[in-house]
Amino acid sequence: MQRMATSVPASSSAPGAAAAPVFSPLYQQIKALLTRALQEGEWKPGDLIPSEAELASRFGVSQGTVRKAIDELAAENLLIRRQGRGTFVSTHHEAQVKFRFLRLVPDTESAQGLRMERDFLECHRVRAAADVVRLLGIRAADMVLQIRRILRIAGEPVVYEDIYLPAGPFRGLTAERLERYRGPLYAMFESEFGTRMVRAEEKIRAVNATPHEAELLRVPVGQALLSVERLSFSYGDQPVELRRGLYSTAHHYYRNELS
Amino acid sequence: MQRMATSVPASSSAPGAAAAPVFSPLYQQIKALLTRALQEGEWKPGDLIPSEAELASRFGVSQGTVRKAIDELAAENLLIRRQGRGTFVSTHHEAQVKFRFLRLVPDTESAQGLRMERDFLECHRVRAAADVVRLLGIRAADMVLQIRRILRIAGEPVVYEDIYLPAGPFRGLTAERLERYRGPLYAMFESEFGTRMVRAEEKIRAVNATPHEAELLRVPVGQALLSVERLSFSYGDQPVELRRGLYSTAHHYYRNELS
DNA sequence: GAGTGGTCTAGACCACTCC
DNA sequence: GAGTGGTCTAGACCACTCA
Repeated sequence: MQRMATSVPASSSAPGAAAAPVFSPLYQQIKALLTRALQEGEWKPGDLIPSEAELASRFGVSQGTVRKAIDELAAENLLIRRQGRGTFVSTHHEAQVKFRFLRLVPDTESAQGLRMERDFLECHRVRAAADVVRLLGIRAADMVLQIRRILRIAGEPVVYEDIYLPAGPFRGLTAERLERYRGPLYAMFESEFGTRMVRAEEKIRAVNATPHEAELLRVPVGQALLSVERLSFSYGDQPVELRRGLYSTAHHYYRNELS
Repeated sequence: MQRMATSVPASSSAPGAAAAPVFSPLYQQIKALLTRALQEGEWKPGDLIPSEAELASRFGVSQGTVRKAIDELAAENLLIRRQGRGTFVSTHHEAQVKFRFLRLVPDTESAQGLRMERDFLECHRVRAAADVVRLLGIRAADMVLQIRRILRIAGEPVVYEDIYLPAGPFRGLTAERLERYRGPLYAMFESEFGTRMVRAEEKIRAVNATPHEAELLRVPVGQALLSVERLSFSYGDQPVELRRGLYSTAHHYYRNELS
């Protein structure tokens, strides 16, 4: 494997513009190859990937170079290293990382044994609205699946979500299948539709509950609720899901770490 | 430098319990030494630290080992590497990372040139309430500085904050000094009180504005607001600041990345 | 005991910054 | 050109898992 150019040298006539990188390090090329293999399903979520030594000989580089590529993919939660066992493709099915994207935490530690129940209210095929089209990067005339559901924790409704998925990749997803499936939605998307959510961006606001929302979450009209708009991405930064959630923060809070 | 034990071997009589690590890698020991040097002020924020080669010979390890230690400190934003120049102690004074902990983003890109103005309403020395004592890890009878302020963006009040600091380390902090200082509070804490905020935890809820809060933020009574409780830590995971903020999310949102 | 990832080393060369 | 961090290599040994 040879070091290679990733882009032409930056024009030197644009003062102040950042110079484009001309060379990409070997380990970045390996990382890109591994990412593509993941994207194309060569290794499925939960699978053991080849050992570092084997990948090194396959790509014709040293083990250290493969190692650095895998290090970055592991830091991005695409792979998981397990000493003595090997490196695995990350999955939403593991107990530790279930609900990895849900940052709600109960106020009382006693409520940690979270029984989460789900009520699916709707699952329709609809024409995508303009903002959904824009955020999901689909065509204006495309159809999307719209799912509405409520999450209850210890019997109390805590989250109301409005979920949009491109109809194509999720063909065959019905209310009945949603009801039947046990486990997180992202685990289902992964094993039944081959779409793995890798990262997400959230925009959070505070909003007053409308009468309809108040009824669903069993709070007074006007009650302040967290509005969480989440755009989730699959491999290669492709947006795949838009989720608009309302969180009742009477007995839970949204936890975030800054560094 | 020798590899050394960090704890006794785990009792083998507790099945299911995670085995305590017996050895700590060399690079972790180096990392701890570097962290201590930062904590004790051997290198101040903004300073250039010794080169990898020099640190390697000082500690009697290879450059690669020092490198790995610095890599982790850089990932935690304690150090900043600059190719060709050296490795620097991270600071809140740099243009890029100003307001690193404030996740509010304006809805309209046109408002990016954010003129942020601050009104300091109060700065008192008070006896710490029970919850402040617990969160800051101070003694029950200790005094704290309580600062109240409002942040205005483009003239509009957007954030109301209630800040608690241990009185000891921040002796001499007055309303007048707050007014006079240009730049982020954390930059001031760093250069004038030798306390650098390294990471923080936030608990986010939605609350309805009280009449007093509504007046301060110029919103209707009952308006939904983001309540952001932030606990900030200095080197060595020491809690140093408690901040209770109310964010008006009419024209801004709280941005978060999940991975 | 075989195989895996984790650590550590020593040395070479490259890219970048500054004088 | 000197000095810095960044990449890449090859090899040794360690810690862990599993059969």
